[in-house]
Amino acid sequence: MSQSTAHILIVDDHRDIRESLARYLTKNNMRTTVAESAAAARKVLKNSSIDLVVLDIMMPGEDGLSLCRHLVETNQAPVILLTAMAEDTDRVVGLEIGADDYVTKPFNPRELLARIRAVLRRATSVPRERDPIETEKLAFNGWMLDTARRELIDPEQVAVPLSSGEFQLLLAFLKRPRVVLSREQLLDLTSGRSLGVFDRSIDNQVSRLRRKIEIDPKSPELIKTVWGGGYTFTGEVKEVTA
Amino acid sequence: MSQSTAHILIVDDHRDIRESLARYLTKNNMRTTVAESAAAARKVLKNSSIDLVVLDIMMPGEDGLSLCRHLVETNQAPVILLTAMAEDTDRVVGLEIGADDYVTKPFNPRELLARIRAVLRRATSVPRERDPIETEKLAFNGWMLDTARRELIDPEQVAVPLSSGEFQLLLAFLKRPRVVLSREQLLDLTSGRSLGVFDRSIDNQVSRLRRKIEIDPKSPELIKTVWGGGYTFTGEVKEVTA
DNA sequence: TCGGGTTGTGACAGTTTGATACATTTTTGA
DNA sequence: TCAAAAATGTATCAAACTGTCACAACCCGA
Repeated sequence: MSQSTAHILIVDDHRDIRESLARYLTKNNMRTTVAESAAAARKVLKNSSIDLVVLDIMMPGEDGLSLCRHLVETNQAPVILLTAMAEDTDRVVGLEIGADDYVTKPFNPRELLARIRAVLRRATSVPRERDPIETEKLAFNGWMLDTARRELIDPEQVAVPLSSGEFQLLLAFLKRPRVVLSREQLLDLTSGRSLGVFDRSIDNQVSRLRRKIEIDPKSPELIKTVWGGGYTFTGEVKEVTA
Repeated sequence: MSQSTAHILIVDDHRDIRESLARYLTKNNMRTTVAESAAAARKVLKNSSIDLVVLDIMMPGEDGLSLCRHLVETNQAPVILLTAMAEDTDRVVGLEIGADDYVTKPFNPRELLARIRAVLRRATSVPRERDPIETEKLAFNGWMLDTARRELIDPEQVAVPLSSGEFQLLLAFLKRPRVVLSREQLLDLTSGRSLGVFDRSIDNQVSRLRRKIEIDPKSPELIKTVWGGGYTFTGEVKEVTA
């Protein structure tokens, strides 16, 4: 069961709630990331793979409902709403917007955990529908990655075999070009794990990938190293819809 | 949205609840069937296609929980529990058993409706099957699988014999193309078993199926391996209705 | 009961991956 | 400026995972 490593994003503007909940979930064998605002949450969602979002509906700045709507529409991750309001109509709104569940504050952590597990079970028992916005093909510098076929075509139109790990890594880069991605983020995006203390696995995968896509792996043009920061994909990525 | 014609089964031993709820749901554009006991519910489930079950947890005779467990295990229909108990632990039990949601009595019909819609949205936005009823033929990359005849036709219009295991496996793939399916899921979808510790049966079936449908089984184009994850069908699947 | 086909198990070879080690590069600080 | 420290590149290796063969167990119809 991959629930044991599910990655939960907690979005709440109250520090104590964020942290105590994160602790509780971590103790129960889940990975957690916290965000104190909808804006911060969006950043996290972009750069890591989140399995479920626990979202406070009442927050300063961008409303939780708006973020919730966005998540549901793009089908990025299931959402459980936290709400202080106990009135029927208010509770209903969240569900009508499409949240997968809600819990009213103050909540019993055990109940929230049960609901998280219930939602995850539904989401993983049968694969989710593919994100309809997800692109099919990504072109860069003469190369083309066919995400549906999991195939890489070189500038001479020859298919280059990629291992699963290399494919995942390249995909993570192509979806976020010109952005510095830390090893932590890359590991999360490629395999959903979190970084170990002396973890060099990403360095290795980058090295292997460079060998396949760089003209001269010794002086890489596409995947640049950011010293102390991670890696950046500097190629020019275009989505090919046809 | 097929919600407008969703078929709801209401199981409750209180006549007034059954009927008033049925009236309310019917008014809101749903089909309803009622049952006054778990036994009656099983009969209904056997003889009609139910999209969702609203189930009173406390009933004389067979316990609602037992029926709920059965529904969840056989994946027949999502379940919303009705419960008179408001205590945390009791509420949690239902979810832990696998119900999709619960509502405590006395309930607000509008809230129940919202929850029904939410569960249905999930159940339909994550299609267990592309088209549960109608799909007759599935075409992919020149091939055609006739699901009614359980027959596979190759690009030269020659029938290729498939064993039932191979058929089930191919069908599972064709219904969920471009999604990574774990061995666990595939085993569940093909034979309903759960994965053993050193279970290589899916690998074998995949190997056998590849031998029949891949041009070069050594470098498969249709069924790709996802290392550490399972398999993905990468062909382009179309439903053929004619 | 027999016989053919199908399916799961175990075995073994081939891949893929992460850990380790060491060389190399970059940064830091004396 | 230069050496030490920190970070990265990558070869090598072992562990984990996968492909597939052989064979036995099972199923089902004759």
